[in-house]
Amino acid sequence: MAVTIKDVANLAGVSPATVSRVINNSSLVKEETAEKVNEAIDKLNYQINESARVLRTNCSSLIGVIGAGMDNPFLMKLLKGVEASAKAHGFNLIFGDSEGELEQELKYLNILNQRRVDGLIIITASIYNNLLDEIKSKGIPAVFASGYVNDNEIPCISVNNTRAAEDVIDYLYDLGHRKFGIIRGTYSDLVTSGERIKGVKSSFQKHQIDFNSVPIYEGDFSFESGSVAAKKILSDNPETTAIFCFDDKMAIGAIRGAEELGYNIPEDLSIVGFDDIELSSYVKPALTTIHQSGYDMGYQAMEFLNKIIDGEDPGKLKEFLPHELKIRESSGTPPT
Amino acid sequence: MAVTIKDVANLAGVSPATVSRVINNSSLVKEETAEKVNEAIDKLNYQINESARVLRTNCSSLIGVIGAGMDNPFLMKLLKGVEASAKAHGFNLIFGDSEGELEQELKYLNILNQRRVDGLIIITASIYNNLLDEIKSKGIPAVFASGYVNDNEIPCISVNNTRAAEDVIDYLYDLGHRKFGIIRGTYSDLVTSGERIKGVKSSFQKHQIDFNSVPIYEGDFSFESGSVAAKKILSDNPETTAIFCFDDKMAIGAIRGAEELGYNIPEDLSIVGFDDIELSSYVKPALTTIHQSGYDMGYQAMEFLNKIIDGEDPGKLKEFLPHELKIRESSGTPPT
DNA sequence: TTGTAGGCGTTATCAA
DNA sequence: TTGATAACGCCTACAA
Repeated sequence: MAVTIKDVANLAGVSPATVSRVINNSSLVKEETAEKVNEAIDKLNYQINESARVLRTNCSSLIGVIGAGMDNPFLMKLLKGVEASAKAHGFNLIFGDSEGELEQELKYLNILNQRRVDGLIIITASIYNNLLDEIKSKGIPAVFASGYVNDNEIPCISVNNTRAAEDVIDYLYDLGHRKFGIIRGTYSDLVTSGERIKGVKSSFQKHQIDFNSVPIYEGDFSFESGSVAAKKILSDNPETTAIFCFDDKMAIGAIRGAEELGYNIPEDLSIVGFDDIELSSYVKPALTTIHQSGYDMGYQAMEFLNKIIDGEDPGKLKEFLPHELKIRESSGTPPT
Repeated sequence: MAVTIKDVANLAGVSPATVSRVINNSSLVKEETAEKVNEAIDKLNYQINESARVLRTNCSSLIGVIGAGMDNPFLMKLLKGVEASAKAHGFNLIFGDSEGELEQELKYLNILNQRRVDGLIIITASIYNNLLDEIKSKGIPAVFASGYVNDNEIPCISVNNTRAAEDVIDYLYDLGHRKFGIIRGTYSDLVTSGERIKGVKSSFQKHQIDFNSVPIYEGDFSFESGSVAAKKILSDNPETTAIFCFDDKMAIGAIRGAEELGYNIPEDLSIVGFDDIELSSYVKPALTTIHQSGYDMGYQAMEFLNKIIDGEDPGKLKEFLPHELKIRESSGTPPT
C-alpha cells in the first residue's frame, strides 16, 4: 500500500539496509549513495512507518501526559511548557485528561503503557498512591509537575506551596487582618491544597490564631465555586476580613460573590488568590495573588524527564521553582 | 523483555492466535478457553504492544490534533470536546501546537502521518492552502473545527462567523451607535477574522455606514493587544462610541485600556466581544459577547471525523453551530 | 562501505 | 473452535 523502505531501495538501486542507514544519519554511508537514496525518498514521497520502527527499537519518542482538568489556564501554560521542551528533544505528546479521577488515570496509564511511551508527565492535583504504585511497577520514567509527591523515588517539580501559603497569611496578618476565611481545592486534592493548608496552619500558629476557628470551605477551582464559597463564609462569619483562595479563578468568583453581598473590595474585605493567571491583572479590582510560572514548570519537568530517559543524572528529585506574592488591588488593610 | 502474546499462550496452553482472538473479543472462541487465557493475561500482567498491532492492522486508533495557540480558553474547551468524543470511540489524541505557523503545521502533519493517525482535527485560525493540499495528498481524513474552510472536499464545523458579526453590529446600530471601532485578529487569520469582517461590512452596508471610515486594528487575541488597540482607536478617533473585538480576551483588555483613558463602560463606550468564555460573566462590567460552545464544536467535529473514518455518510460537509448574542453590562446606548 | 537475513509482537489466512 | 504460518516495515548483527 504505502511506499516502504524497499521501494526506495529498489529505485535507488541499493539495499533496504542502506536506506535505513540514510534515514538514521548513519555516518558509514558514502555521500554519493546517500544522495541517490534521498532522491528516491523525495521522488516516492516516502514516509517512514513509525510503528514498525517503534516495534523494532522499542522506543516511541512519545511522552504521555496525564492531566486533571486541563481547561485551567495555569495547567494549560504548563502543558505548553512541556510541549516546548518535548519538541526540542524530538518527542511528541499523547494526552489524556483524567478530570482528577483515579480510575481514568489508571486507564490512561495502561493505554500509554501499551503505546510504549518513553516517559510520563503527570499534572494532577490529587496524587493517589495507587497511581504511584502502578507507575513504579510498570517502570516508566515519570515526572510530576505542579504537585509535590511524597515519595522518594518519584521526581516532581513544583512551587513550595506550603511556604507560599504561609507568605499569604503572613502578609495579611501584617496588614492587620485577624479574621480569615479559606477556600481550598477539593478534599480529594490532598497534595496541592494539602500543602497549602499546612502553610496556612504554620502561619496561624506563628501568630497564635486558632486554626480550628477558621472557616475552610471547599471549591472546585471554578469561578462559580469561589463565588458560592465566599458567600457562605461571609454569611456564616460576618466578621471575616480576609479570604485566601487556593486558585485565581475561585478568587475572582469570590470577589463577585462578596460584591453581590454588598462588600467593597478591598475596603471591606481582602481577597487573595493563587497562580497569577494572565487574567488576574485584568480583572477589577486586580487580584493580589501568588505568582508561579506554569510554563517554566512544564518546561523544566520535561527537561528533567528527558534526562532520566537519556540515563543522565537529573540532579535532585524534588525541585521548587520560585514563587512571588504579587500585591495588587484586591487586598488592603482591614476595616476599622 | 516485556511479556508477549506468546508467553500468555504458553501459560494458558493455547496458541498465540487464540490469545489474539480473546484479546479482540472474537466470538468464535470457547468460553472455557477464553477464561483460561484471561487468567493467564492477569497472572502475567500482559499488556498488548500497540505498535505491533498498528503495524499489522494499519490502524492506530490515534487522532492527530493540530492547534494554534491552545492556551486560549475557547480552544481549550474545544479540545476537551474533541477528547470526550474521541474517548467514546476508543481513540487517543496526539497533539501539537503550531502557534499558527504554517511551517510548524506542515511539520506536525508529517509526524502525525508517520505515526499513521487515523484522522486529523485541525483547530487553526489561519488556514493555508498549502496545508489543505498536503492533507488531501496524504489522504488522511480531516475535519476543521472553528474555522470555515473554503474548499468543497474538506469538512468543517464552526459558527456562522459572518452572521454573528453582523448580529453584533446590527445590535449596536439599533442601540443608536454610529461610530464604530473594530479589533480584529491577526491579518494572517484570514478565516475566522476574515469571515467576521465580512459580517461587519454587510451590516455597515445595510445601514449605509462607510466601511472605509471605520478604524480596524489588529490584535493577537491577548488581553494586552486588546488594551493597546483600544487606546489607539480611542485616541485616533475620539468620537468612537462602540468597539467590537473579535475575541473576549481582547475585549476585556479593551475595557481596561479604555478605562485607563478615563472612559466609563458602558456609559461612554460600548464594548462587545466574541466567544463567551466562562470568564466573561465574571469580569466587571460583565461582557456583552457572542456565545459559541467550544465544547460542542470539538465534540461534533470528532463525531464527524469518526463517521468519515468508519466510512459512514457524515452528512453535509459544512456545519454551522448556533450562536447567540449575550447582552450583559459592557454595552448600552451611546452617550448623547 | 554495503548487503543478507532474522526478528520485534501482532493479526489474518488457511487448514485441521 | 483452534493452530500453524506468513506478513506488516523496520533495524541490526554479521558477513562480504
